[in-house]
Amino acid sequence: MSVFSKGVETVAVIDFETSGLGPGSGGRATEIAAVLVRGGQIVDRFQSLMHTGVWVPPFIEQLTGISNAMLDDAPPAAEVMRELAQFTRGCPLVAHNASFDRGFWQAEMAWAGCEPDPAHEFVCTVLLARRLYADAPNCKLGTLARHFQLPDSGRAHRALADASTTAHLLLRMKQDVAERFAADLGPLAVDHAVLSCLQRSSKTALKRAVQAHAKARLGAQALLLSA
DNA sequence: TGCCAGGCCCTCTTTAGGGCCTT
Repeated sequence: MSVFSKGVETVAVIDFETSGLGPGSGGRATEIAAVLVRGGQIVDRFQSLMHTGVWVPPFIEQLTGISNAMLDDAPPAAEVMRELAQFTRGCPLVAHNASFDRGFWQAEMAWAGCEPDPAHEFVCTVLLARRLYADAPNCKLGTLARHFQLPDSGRAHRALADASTTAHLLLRMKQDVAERFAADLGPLAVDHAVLSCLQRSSKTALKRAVQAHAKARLGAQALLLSA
């Protein structure tokens, strides 16, 4: 069986709640969630508050509903990140505004002493949404959820709810990409590599990017089958 | 609360400015 016919690609959609806008400015993670997506559906979930000792400003407490008191009883951040690394091992990652989550991911993993996983390549649903949905009012997660009437995943700005909403958005995007580029992709699945290709291409180069990707994938598949 | 940071994209321009998105 070739790698292209397995159809078992699992991606991990993650979301951090934090005390600030970046680890470089003193921000630390307060909660993390990851949902595993495979075969067009969510197949597993991980969520945990995490104790770092950071103080959460009132605005963030109000925004997320995560209080300093809640974090006092949370498990140590390093312990949570090690569990998360195991939970997501071998999976490409997806996040809404991935540069934000990637910064905290790398910082918290490093503080936990976890080795980087080469499979953890990020795809950003904001970049994809800007490519695919020019008619959307904006590309905020909540706006896109309402725009596409995605399933209600619970309180916004909690990690599991936002990760679940992002996962539903990802599934919607895969469906739309498959329909929009059916002639170029043919029987190839819309996998993480396709989305990575799309998010790096300019709006006007979308079709060329998909065609180039499909051509490369078909060439690699032919090589494998002939080996 | 509002826009503190950082990364990315778009536009206009070719180096820089402005906007979006995340907590």
